Amino acid sequence: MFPSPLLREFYARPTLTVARELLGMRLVRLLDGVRLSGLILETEAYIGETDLGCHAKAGRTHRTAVMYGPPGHAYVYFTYGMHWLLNAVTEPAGFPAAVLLRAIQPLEGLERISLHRQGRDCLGPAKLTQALAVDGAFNGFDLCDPSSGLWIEAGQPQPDSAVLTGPRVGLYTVPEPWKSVPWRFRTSG
DNA sequence: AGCACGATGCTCT
DNA sequence: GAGCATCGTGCTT
Repeated sequence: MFPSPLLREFYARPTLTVARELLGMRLVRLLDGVRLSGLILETEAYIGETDLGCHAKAGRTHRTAVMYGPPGHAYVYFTYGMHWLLNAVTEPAGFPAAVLLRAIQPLEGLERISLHRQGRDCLGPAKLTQALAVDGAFNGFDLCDPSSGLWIEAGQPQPDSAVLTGPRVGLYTVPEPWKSVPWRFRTSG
């Protein structure tokens, strides 16, 4: 089996579409030649400089530069002094947007994942990166190039009946309407 | 089941 | 110096 990452055209679309369609896809991390993977269960969309919940609200900075680049790349950032969060850059180059990957159901490399997580779940954006050993070294990596060691493949497409939407999580001081727009997607099963 | 809290360090003003 | 796109523990209902 050769890796077959989703194509760049998949990511080069409106961020809400990508966030919705990433549900049920398979996130793969090649670690020491071993596949660790999980089904994507939850995502959030962050869309442009006008979205005051998006890091790009500050414009183009060292931190946000990757979001301004071509779609299909990883935007990985550090937060709360200890956690790495993984995003997939979306929309055509020049427009800063990304989809935050918030939860997976482990599928391959279960023993290794369980070791990384000390037997706990992978339902949370920082839990997911810890499970797959993804950190800042992956920032800017191309998810469409399997030699990066990190990519997303086709998985189990989710029907609309299995998809829930709601407000994004953790944006305590973000003003409305950005705080409450229903840009969080998750599978109900 | 649901809060409250502390850990811990980078980013931008 | 303030503010984080969080997590795990520990305590209360």
